[in-house]
Amino acid sequence: MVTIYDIAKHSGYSIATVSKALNNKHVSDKARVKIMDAVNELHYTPNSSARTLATSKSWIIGIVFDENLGFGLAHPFFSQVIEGFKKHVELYNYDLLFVSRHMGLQEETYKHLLHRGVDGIAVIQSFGEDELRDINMTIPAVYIDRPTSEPGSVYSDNRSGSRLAVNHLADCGHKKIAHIMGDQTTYAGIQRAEGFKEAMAANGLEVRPEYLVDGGYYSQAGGREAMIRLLSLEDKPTAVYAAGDEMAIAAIRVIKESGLKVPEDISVIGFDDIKLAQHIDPPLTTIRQDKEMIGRQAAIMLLDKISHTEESGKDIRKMVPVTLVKRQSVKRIN
Amino acid sequence: MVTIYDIAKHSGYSIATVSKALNNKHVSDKARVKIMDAVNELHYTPNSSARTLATSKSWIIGIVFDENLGFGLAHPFFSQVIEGFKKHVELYNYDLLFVSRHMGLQEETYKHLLHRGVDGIAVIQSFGEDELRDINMTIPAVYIDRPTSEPGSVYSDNRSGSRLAVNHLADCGHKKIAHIMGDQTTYAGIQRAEGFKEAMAANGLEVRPEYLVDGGYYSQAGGREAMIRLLSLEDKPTAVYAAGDEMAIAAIRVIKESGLKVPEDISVIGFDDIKLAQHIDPPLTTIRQDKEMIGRQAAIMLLDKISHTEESGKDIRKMVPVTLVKRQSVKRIN
DNA sequence: TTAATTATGTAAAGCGCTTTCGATAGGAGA
DNA sequence: TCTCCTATCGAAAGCGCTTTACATAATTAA
Repeated sequence: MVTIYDIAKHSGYSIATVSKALNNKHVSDKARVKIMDAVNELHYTPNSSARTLATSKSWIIGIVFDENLGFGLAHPFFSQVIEGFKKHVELYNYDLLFVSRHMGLQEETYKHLLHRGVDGIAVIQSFGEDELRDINMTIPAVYIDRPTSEPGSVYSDNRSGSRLAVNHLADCGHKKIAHIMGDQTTYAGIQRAEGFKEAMAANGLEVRPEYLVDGGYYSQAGGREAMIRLLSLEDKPTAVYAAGDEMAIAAIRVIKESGLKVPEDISVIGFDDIKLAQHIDPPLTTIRQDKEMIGRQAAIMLLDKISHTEESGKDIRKMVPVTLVKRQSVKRIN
Repeated sequence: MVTIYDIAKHSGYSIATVSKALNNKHVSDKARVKIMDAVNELHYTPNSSARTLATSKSWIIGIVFDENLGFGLAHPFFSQVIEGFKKHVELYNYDLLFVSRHMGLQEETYKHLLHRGVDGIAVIQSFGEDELRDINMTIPAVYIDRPTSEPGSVYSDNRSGSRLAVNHLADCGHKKIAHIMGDQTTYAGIQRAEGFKEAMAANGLEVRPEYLVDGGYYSQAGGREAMIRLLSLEDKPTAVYAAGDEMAIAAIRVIKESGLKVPEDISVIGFDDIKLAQHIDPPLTTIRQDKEMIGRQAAIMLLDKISHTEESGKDIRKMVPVTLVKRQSVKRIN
């Protein structure tokens, strides 16, 4: 391995000067040129461990997400968020570290991140407690997809999303609207359900308890269960708003299997706008989350925290807007 | 930050002994207990930079993929491969580093990885030259989705995949079979096209030049173009085998738009088995790549290279099998 | 010409850890 | 009792880099 000493020797300057030249501190032009020549000639690359050790700055951001629930790298929503996040932070020369989880305990994960000396942490995990918090966290962090007790979180405007969905359904003449809720320990699930109730009230619509069913963790399996329950009702809804696209898709399938049609018999609207949404039959009307934007905002917020380490903006919670995308799973009725 | 010195002071032993205790070298039981007590009490976490500096072992594996073509974190195929890869390496306590690309040059990327001192590199990039190779690469690496001039690559058995596809089509009575090729600078694209020709020959079928169209980089846009070209032909094919699901999906859409039906008028078969495949109408018959397995095999191979640094098995190329999954986009004709 | 600045470069300490090699103490063997 | 091992621990060097504090050379001002 070629080190800064080699460069020093080769260029005739001391390692101190070499270091300065490499870090754009002031050295004479002559020195800079000679040093850079040596660098190129010897193919020198500084060692980041040594640098990190000396500066306590790693230029690494740790990513934590909960893989127990399948919210991993391959998750359609989170992977896009991360992508947006990455695109932004790499502009500032940060690399991303995905740490291994060793099953479970947040504390372990946090310790590991501490061990790695990351400059910041992005947590993508929509449910559960602020466990990292309790561990006396000192590393700047940002939470994605749910607010936290401490500043630094970005998430979609879930309530507005529900309002958009319900209003659209109401505009189309629907009165008997059901809601397949996302898991009620997740922030998004709670907010979407609350928003649903509010919007129903605002439209002068009744929310019947039997129309409020839990679809669990946004999976197709959960959506399936929920929709079956809904279809077993004597007085079926004419429209269902599912708190996630996967659930909506499963719901549509169940409806079709039962011999009914979407949207002729029952309208369905989802949440997320995953890629799949536009490809199913009928194309799914849904509330789009701006994943790219969520990632970017999270990145901006985290970088800000990292640089203004002293308690910058107090209570930063960034809500990113959602939009209604109309496709063909909702129909006007009279 | 609490360091090994704090533990030494607190436990009454020297840092050397503390280090040994921490690394499971032999120390007396008494010392071990006292030291561990101190570790727990002070919430000590070793600093990985310091450790890496001293041992030149980082426990980090760098991931490189080409984001220019959209093969990023959110890519349905690669993200699953990485997930499989990650699941395996984390068993051995490696973390994954996604480095920022700074646009283009492989050399930059490699230098950056060198700078980071990663223990190994996984390259996910199916086209272009073995650029990393030329840079006098010394870090163990494994290539995913294409073979390389040096040992260490894992990829699907693309030729067999084509054979599976063509045989299935032929078995169903199709004779006029077209192939929407993947980009012919990618290994997979080339192999699938070759396999197609071979299998056609093996079935005594003619491969007409006008039935061989390039779909580009596996995108829907490319598939769309290609299919339009095919439909403009006087004598249309009765079946088309697309080298990627996205292209197949686009093809189906084009066919439907033209007023024809899938599979009644034209059968379509894809390659990959992305999640979308089962949700479109009709559900897509396709060749499934075992992404999880590809990732795992790559991980196994890389870890092996890392430990047996001395040129272990010479020419390791692992081909993972593909399977035909029959759904409803292919129909028997007479 | 001389004193006062300023520009430029370097020695040395320190970041937190591992590891070699030697020191010491206690126990075994004779 | 004395010598020789063994077991256990620690001093110190070193990993590659940054940074402070200072020395020296080059300029400028007077």
